[in-house]
Parts: sequence; structure tokens; C-alpha cells
Amino acid sequence: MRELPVQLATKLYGAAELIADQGLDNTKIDDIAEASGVPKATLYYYFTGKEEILAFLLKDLLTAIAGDVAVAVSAEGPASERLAGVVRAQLGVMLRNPAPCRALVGDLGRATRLPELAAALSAAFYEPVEKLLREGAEDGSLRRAEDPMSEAVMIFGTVTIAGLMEAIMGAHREMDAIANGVARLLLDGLAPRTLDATGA
Amino acid sequence: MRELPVQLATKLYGAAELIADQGLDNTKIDDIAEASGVPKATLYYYFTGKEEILAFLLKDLLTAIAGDVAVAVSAEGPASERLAGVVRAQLGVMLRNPAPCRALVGDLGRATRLPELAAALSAAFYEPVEKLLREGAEDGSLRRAEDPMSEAVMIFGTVTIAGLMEAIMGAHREMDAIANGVARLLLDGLAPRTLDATGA
Amino acid sequence: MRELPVQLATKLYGAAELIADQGLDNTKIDDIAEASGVPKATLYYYFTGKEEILAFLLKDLLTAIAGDVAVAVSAEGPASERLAGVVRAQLGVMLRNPAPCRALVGDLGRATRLPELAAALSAAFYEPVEKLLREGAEDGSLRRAEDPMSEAVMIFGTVTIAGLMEAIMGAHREMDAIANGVARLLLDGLAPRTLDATGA
Amino acid sequence: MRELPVQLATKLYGAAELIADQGLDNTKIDDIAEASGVPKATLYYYFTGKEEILAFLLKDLLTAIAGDVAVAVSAEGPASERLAGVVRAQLGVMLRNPAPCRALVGDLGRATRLPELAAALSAAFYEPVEKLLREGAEDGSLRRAEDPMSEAVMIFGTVTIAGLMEAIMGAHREMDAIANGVARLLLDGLAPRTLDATGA
DNA sequence: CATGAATGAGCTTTCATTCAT
DNA sequence: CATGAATGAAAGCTCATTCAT
Repeated sequence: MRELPVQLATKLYGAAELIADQGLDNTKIDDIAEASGVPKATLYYYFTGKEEILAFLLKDLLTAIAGDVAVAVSAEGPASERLAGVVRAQLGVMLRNPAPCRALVGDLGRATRLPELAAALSAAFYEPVEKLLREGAEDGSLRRAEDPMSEAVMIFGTVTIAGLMEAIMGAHREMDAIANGVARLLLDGLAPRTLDATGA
Repeated sequence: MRELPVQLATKLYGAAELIADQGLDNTKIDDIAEASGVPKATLYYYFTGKEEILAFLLKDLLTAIAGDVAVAVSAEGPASERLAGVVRAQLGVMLRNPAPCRALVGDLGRATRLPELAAALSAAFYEPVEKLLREGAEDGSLRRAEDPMSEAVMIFGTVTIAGLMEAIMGAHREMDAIANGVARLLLDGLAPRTLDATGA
Repeated sequence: MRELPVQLATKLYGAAELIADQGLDNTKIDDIAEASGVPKATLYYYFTGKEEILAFLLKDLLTAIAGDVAVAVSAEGPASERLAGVVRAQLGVMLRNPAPCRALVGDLGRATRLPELAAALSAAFYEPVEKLLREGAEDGSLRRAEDPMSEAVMIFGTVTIAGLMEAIMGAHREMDAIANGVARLLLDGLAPRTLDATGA
Repeated sequence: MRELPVQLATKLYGAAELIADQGLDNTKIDDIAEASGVPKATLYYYFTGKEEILAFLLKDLLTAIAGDVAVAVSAEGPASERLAGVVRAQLGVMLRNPAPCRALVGDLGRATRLPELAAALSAAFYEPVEKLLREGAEDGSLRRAEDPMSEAVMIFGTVTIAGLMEAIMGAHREMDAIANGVARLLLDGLAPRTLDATGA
């Protein structure tokens, strides 16, 4: 994959929606060419094939998530609050980029098979959150996790599915409302707090 | 789609793995024919096409989940315990059927576009869990949800991702360990219980 | 390559001319399909690709040559006369099948790269002729060759080029005239027979 | 086709091998660019296309043959000896330039279709040899040919195939040995000389 | 003068699907 | 009822070629 001229990269985003709607396999290269305004042969000049185009789009999304998550993770304050920040960050990126985000999920299987994506996802999310969970155990704002990695994975799953629901349904709720709902589930769980000192 | 001879149905499961590994679009009908030992033309005699084969496989899985979930939901005891049972039920089916389960996720996008599947998923999971959440609010074992439907969705996401991790990684942990981890996250959350009277 | 129905094989000969005229690379699969009346996809059902079609056509030709050459080689009489018979046999096949014959030459390079063809050629021509040369040395009708294999190759070259000239030019001379010219060159050489007891 | 800088011409010979190995059609312009180290666009600056590059390479070869053949033809001595010289000359050029030589044969079909090549070949070989045959008939060192042109063609074929065998096999015999074998076949034929006054 | 970047025009190949047996 | 054989319809990808710099 050749170095992409920015202008071309920009045009490509126009195709993300298409892929999200139809799935990559139902999206012909011609469609991508037409939707993006980039000639088919030019796409092949820069990419090895269809998959690489999708990978590029998704990597871009993950990079964005990674960036915002990183900011949230290394903010000031107790880990629990920073975790809520992480949730907000991921949801924010997802709601701002619904198309690639739907594409990511629609082709989760394929994404699973793109090794560099798995790595990118891990770096973007799992590792920082895992670190955050450990810090929370130390500052006392989070309970000590038995298996931080798998907990990080579950957190990602929860946030992702929540974000997706919105992306698919067509975002009718406020981002803050969603983020709060997710954060509350993750932090407080579904069981009632007996002596409600913690509460919301 | 004609009524399937059982023997044929059985053979078909052999193809689930294939679809799970490659995604439906990368799986040619010839592949399915070869993997299952059912001649291509015979597949067409019973199914309208590839999609219908996948749908058959997935519906089977969802039916299984629905059944086990239904049992867990209508068991005895407080809603919180029954919710833990639901988690165990879903994870159980997933771990026992890793291939169709991976196929379901790998082709989530398509699944989204197969209306009867969405309906089946809703019936199998969302509705019973939503009902359970309401019951929990009444018997006091669960806090009152603000938006039970979206909470049901998140629960599904969390469990699913946890199950998938195992299905993809190749199940090395005990099913109970996973189920407990998930149930604990969902019920108690990540924050420490201030006055730990509740605990697990 | 699947077993070919005879009817299909027959139709294919219609394409030989085309390939001979344009060379394989300038002959599109569509052309072959149209010229032979066999649908493109059917061609692919039986052959792996364009090359295999050419290989089939050429092998057919070589089989024909091999057959006639074999007859000539194992005829009655001194080796020298049988060698003349071989020349006539090869030229005969070539003149009767000008199209595949031109194709063979036009794509000699490719033919060189089709291993099964090299083997077929060797079996069809080199080996029988080499054997014939040895027999001639014994019955005294041919001089003892220093390197029978390379002499067999040269003989093939001479006959082939002669045959090609005719195939390309469009056969204006009698087959016998050509065969006699070639046989004479091969047997008597260009030098005058000093004491012309042998002569033609 | 613009006047070629020598340095560029030199680089191009590097591509002859490639073309000889794969045939022109399987050789992409990119391959030629890479093999020769000349940028693709630069090739187009000097040549009109692929064919012209091949033509350039082959013409070069034919010019070399023509030169050496001309020298041999117009040497001193009887025509029969000069004919042997011609054989040596052609074989010499072929063995010294195996790559373009294989390319010429591999693409004989195309060469046939490149009119200027046919003309060059005729001028380089057929005409001088035809003339030589006539001279031999006059000085008594060669028998009178019935059809000198077609005999010249056969001579070319014999020598060419012999040269090719070596070029393809990877030249293991001494050039002189080959030349002598060919010359002997052409001059004396395969039949034994009854009263061997002539011999080798 | 030489060339990196870009692309129009096609072609091979693949597959889902049909249907006679 | 089941299936081997055949094919129509598409699509991914390649490559020769151009042109602005």
C-alpha cells in the first residue's frame, strides 16, 4: 500500500457509508470508485485490493478511538472517573463516525481476520483500559479485577454494542445519556447498592 | 426452503465451521457442498441460496439460546440470580457451539440485514431479559433500570463479547469462571461496594 | 482438466485456426468461445485456462504425428527408406492440419514451457527417429551418426520448417514434391555425389 | 522510435533474457523496466510500445547474423566450404546471444507478423545463402538445387533448431562440434557415401 | 530530456444458479 | 427425489499508455 495523498484519503471517506450499508462484499469496487470519485485503477494503484481499503478505513477509526481514549486514560482524577471518560471517549468517536463504525461491526468477522487491526484494537483500547483497571485497584476507586484483560474486553464489548445500537438505530438519544447509562452499568452494576452511599 | 431431512441437517453443521472461519461471502457454495458432503445441486433443492443456509444455521443457534435463556428466566428465585443464570445459559450455548456462534458474529452485518434473524434474536434474548429486569426492580434484587431495552442490549453485548473471546481464542478457561466473571461485572459493576454487605 | 465430451472436442478445432492466425495471447477467451460455439463458462468448466486449451489442441496434433510417424518407422524396408517415410508422414500431418501446426510454431516459446508437450514431442518424434537412425547404421542404409539424438532433433527441425513454410505460405506445392525435396536434402546432402552410383 | 542513447540500449539487453524466458506477452512493460533499470515512462519516450522493444532486440540479433553470414558467404574458396562457414557463422551468433535468440524463436509467430523482421531475416540469411547455393552449382562443389529458396529455408531451419537446442539446453557442447555436425548433415546427408572419396 | 503519478479499457476468471435426467 | 453438467452474468484486477512537471 502506497503512501496516500491526503486528498485521496478524504475522498475515500465518502465510501465508508456505502460499505457500512451494504457490507464490503456487496460493495463492488466500481461502487467505491463511483462513491468516492476516485477511478478504479487509481484505487488499485494505492491499495492491493478491496480488503485493504476497508482496513485503511477501519484503522483510521481505531486511531481516532485510540487517541481519544488515551487522553481520557491519562486525565486527572480517580481511575473510576477516568474510566467513565473512556466510555464517553469511545462512544463519542463512534457517534461521530457512524459509517466506519457500522462497517467495523458489520464485518467484524473479516476484521478479526485482519491481523493488523486486531493489534491496532488492542493498542487502542485493551492495553490502556487494562492499565486503568490496575490503577483503579490501587487508588481504591475500582475493585481489584481478577482478570483485567478479559474485563477490558468486556468493557469494550459493552461500550461497542451500546454505540452500535445507536449507530444502527440512527442516534436518537443524547450522547451524554448513553454514556451515563453505560458508565453506570459498568461501574455500579445492576444490583442495587444496599446502603446507597455511592449512588449516581 | 423445503423441509430438511434430519440427516442432511446434521451434515450441514460441518459447514458452520467453514463459514465461521471465512465469512459467508468467502465461502463458495462448492465449499459448503464439499465440507458437508451434500452435492451442490441438492443444497439448491432444499435452500433458496447461500443466505438461507446461513440463516438455517443461525436460527438453530438462536433457538438453542432462546430455549436455555427461557429456562433460566423462568426459574425460581430472585431476578438477580436468574440473571446470572441467563448469563450462564447464553455462555453455555456459545461455548458448546463455537462455530455457528462465530459465524453469527462474523456476519453480524448480514445478520442485521436478515429480518427474521433480528426478530429471532429479539425473541430469544432481548425480550426475556427485559422482562427479567423489570421483575428484578419489583422483587428488589435489581435496581430499577432507566431504559430496560438498552440495558438488555448491553447485557447481550457484554456476554456475547465475552463468549466470543473464548470462541475465538479457543476456550481455555472453564465455563463457570467466565460466567462468574461476567455475572459479577454485570451485577456489581467495577466500583468497590462501599460497605460490603451485599458482596457476591 | 475434465474428460472432454467428443462433441465439444470437435467444436474446439474451429478455434485452432483463430489461434494460429493471431497467436494465443491475441486470442481472447471470448473469441475462442464464439469461434467454437462453446460458451466461455463451459470452456472453464473443462479447462483450467487458455493455455490448457492450446495444450489440448497441440497435443492432439502431436498425437496424430506420433501415430503416422510410428507407422512409418515400423514399416518394411531399409532404414533410409523408412526415414523418407517419416518425413512424408510428418509433412502429411502438418499439411493436413495447417492451423494447429501454425499455432504450434507461432507459440513455440510457450510450447517449450508446457512440459507435457515437450514430453509428447519427444515420444512422438525424437525417440522413434533416433531408433531408426541406429537401425540404419546396422542395416547399412544410413551412415553411423555420432550423436543420434541431436541428429533426430535436426531432422525434426528441417522437416518442421519445411512444413511450416508451406503452412504459412498456403500450400501451393504438392506434398510429394516437398517431401522429396526434404528427404533428398536429409539423405544425400547438398554436396554432389562424386561417383554418382547412389544419386537419386 | 527515437534515437537510442547507447547506455540505454545496453541496459535493454538485460531484458532479452526475460522475454526469452516468458514470451513477450507474459512480460509486462513493468517487468522490462525493472529488469533493465530503465523507468517505464522512459521506455515509452523512446519506443512506441512493447513490440518495438522486441523488434529492436531482434533486429540487433539479425543484423549480427547478417554481418557474420555475409562475411562467410563472400570468403574465398569453394561454395561448399563457404556454406560450412555460414553454418558456423549463424551458430556462432546464436550461441553468443542465447537470450534474444530464444526470444526470436519463442515469438516466431509474432516475428512472422512483424513485416520488417521478415524482411530483415530474408536479407540476413535467405538471400545470401540462396546466392551461395547457385554459386556452388557453378563451381561444382554443391549439387544443383531444384528450388534454391526452399533449400535455403530448410538450411536455416536445420541450423536454427540445432542452435536452439543448445540455447535451451544451456550450451554444453563445443560450438565447433555442433557446427561440424550440422555442416556434415547438410553437405553429406545421412546416407552413406558409397565410394567414400568425399567423406569429412 | 526524463519520469512519477494516474487512469481507461479490457480480460480472465469465478460462481451462483438452473435443468434435464 | 436428487444430482452432474452446463452456463449467464458479473467483478476483480491488470496493464499499456498518457501527461504534467
